[in-house]
Amino acid sequence: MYVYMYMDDVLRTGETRRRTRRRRKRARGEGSGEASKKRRLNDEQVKFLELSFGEERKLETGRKVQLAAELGLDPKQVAVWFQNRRARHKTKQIEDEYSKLKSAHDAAVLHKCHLENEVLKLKERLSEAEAEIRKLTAGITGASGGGGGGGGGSSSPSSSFSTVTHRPLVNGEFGVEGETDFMYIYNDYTYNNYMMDLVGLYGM
DNA sequence: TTGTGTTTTATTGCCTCC
DNA sequence: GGAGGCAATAAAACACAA
Repeated sequence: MYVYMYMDDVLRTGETRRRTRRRRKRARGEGSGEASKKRRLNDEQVKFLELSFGEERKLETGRKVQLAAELGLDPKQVAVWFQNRRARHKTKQIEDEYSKLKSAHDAAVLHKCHLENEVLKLKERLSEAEAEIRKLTAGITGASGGGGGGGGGSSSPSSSFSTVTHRPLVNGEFGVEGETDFMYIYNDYTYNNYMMDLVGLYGM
C-alpha cells in the first residue's frame, strides 16, 4: 500500500503532487479550521528559542516541555522549530565550508599561474646561459688550438669566467619574487663548479 | 493588486538507538 | 516497539517588483 502511494507521489511532479497531498489531507479531515492553520512564532518566542538553540542544539524531553510552557507553545512546535533550526544551521555550515574551499581553490589557481610564469622565465634564463656557455667554450677551444704564447687579454680563462660567475649575482635579475633560496644556490655555483662542469663535459 | 520567489512552520516516511 | 533524528517536501506567510 505504502509503495503504491509513494510511487504515486514520485510519478507526479510540482503542483500536481502538491494538489494530490492537499486532497489526501482534506480527505482525512485535516487542513481545515483554525487549529490546522500555520501560526508564525512572534519575535519574542523566536529570540528565546534562538538563545536556547545557542546553548544546546538538541532538545531533551524535559527542556522541550519547559520551553513550550514558558513560550506558551505546544511541545511539538518547539521540537519542530529545533528540527528546522538544525537543518538551517547545517545548510549554512555547508555554504560556509563551500566558500572557504572556493577561496582556497582560487588562491591555489593563482599560485599555480605564478609558478608557471616563473618556470617560463627560468627556462628562458637557462637557454641564455647555455648559449653563453657554448660561446665561451668555442673561445676556449679556439685559443688552445692557436698554438703557443697567448694567454693574455680577453682570451684568458680567468677573464672569461669572471664574467660568467658575476652575472648571476645581480640581485633581482630573474624577476621572481621570493627567490632568495634560488639565488643562494645560484651564487654558490662558483668558478670551481663551472670549471669542473667544463672538464666533465669536454674532458679538459 | 497580483504574480512570483523566499522563508518559516509543519508533515511524512525512513532510520537508529535504547 | 516507541522516541527522536533527519531528509524531503508541502503549504502558509511574507516580501517585493511590476
